[in-house]
Amino acid sequence: MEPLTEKQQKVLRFIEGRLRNGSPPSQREIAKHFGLAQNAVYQLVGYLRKKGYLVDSGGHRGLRLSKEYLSKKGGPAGIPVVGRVAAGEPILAEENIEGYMNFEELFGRSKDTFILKVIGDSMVDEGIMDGDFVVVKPTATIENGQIGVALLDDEATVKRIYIHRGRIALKSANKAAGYKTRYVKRGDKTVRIIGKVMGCFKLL
Amino acid sequence: MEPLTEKQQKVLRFIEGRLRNGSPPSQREIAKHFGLAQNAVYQLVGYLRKKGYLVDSGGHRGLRLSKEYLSKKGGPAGIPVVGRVAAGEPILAEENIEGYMNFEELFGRSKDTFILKVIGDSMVDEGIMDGDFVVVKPTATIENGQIGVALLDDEATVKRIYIHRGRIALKSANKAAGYKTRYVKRGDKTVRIIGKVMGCFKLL
DNA sequence: TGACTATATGGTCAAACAACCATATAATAT
DNA sequence: ATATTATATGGTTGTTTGACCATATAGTCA
Repeated sequence: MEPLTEKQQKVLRFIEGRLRNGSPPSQREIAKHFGLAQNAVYQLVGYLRKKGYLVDSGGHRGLRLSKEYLSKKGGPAGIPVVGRVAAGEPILAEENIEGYMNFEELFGRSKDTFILKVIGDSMVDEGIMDGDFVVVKPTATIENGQIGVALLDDEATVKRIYIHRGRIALKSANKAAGYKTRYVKRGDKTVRIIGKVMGCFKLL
Repeated sequence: MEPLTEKQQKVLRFIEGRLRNGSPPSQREIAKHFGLAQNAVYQLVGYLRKKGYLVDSGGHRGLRLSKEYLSKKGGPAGIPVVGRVAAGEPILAEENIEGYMNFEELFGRSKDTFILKVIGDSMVDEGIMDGDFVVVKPTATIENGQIGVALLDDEATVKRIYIHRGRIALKSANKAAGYKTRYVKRGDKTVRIIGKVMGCFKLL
């Protein structure tokens, strides 16, 4: 991405702040904040768009950060990821921070993403335990062997999903109970793949 | 808080969705979405304001969720948590949504919260596996037996932390390798408790 | 010298916008 | 019966807004 001038950075930072706090500012609001004419802002915003930092959604107050820029900086609400922690330094010193993580982007959040509480230990070998939460993204297709959520007899279950000889196979991962595989006919109305599991989290 | 009518709920949910996706909708956008006149929305929004769900920031596109409502539902960027999934209905139908989860609030995020990548299987029995990420909140104190991060010989380790007879004990949770407990003198300079682990997540 | 980038002002304009008015209907509560 | 609440339409108004035009200056690069 093309580098920004100091002025452009300032304006971008202002817009980011406002986006975090609710909604994007109008050009006139930006102008007022920096003591500029509305048009100066129009130009600056033009550069930010041209350089790929901002996206224009069209209408009034349509300023958004571009996906490129968001992924570059780890999203608007990124939490710092710490690599090696050196003894003397403060933990969040710049040297320790490897990057920023943003849950929304991490889990590939889209409008229809949802969270499901896991019941049972069928995926314990994958580190998904009873009481954990899985982040599910509804999809039409699923890759063979991916962990997904399937609706089986009206009950949502988290399973590894395989397509084997035209049949959908749901596989648990639990050594203790044995790796159970349940085959269900494709098109069978009692099974329906809902989506794939993007991630899992637990609260301690 | 005063309960909402069905219509009011629908409008509120629409506004919430838009707020999540960037910026609040205009009254006309809401009206168009529901096939109403702008004025009908003006009235509905008036009720939502009167009942304390929305706050009016003034100008154009000034709709915001009130603090009351936000704290009630768990934050602005909540992902819907789905309980039982009924067969026929769309997954995100109102009936299925039990609530909303917000990572930032879930993990008790503060300014100094950070993420640490877990190396090794020492906490595998707790469902924290190699490659997972833990969300760490720096704290001065830690409750006995809580999972925390300690700096041991300049290496950050995720362990259950016990205070036993004036000594800090770090305990792994891994049946296969046995539950190792390492005792370190309190005040020993080679150990330093950094904070407690608020949660753990993995990407699949 | 000339082209281009970046920053800046002042002015204009059409569209979008929230607010408000008058009016209507149906349900509920007093 | 009457008042209130909730929902709805159509129309008006004054403001906000993004876009655009003309113009200017200062710096960089060919």
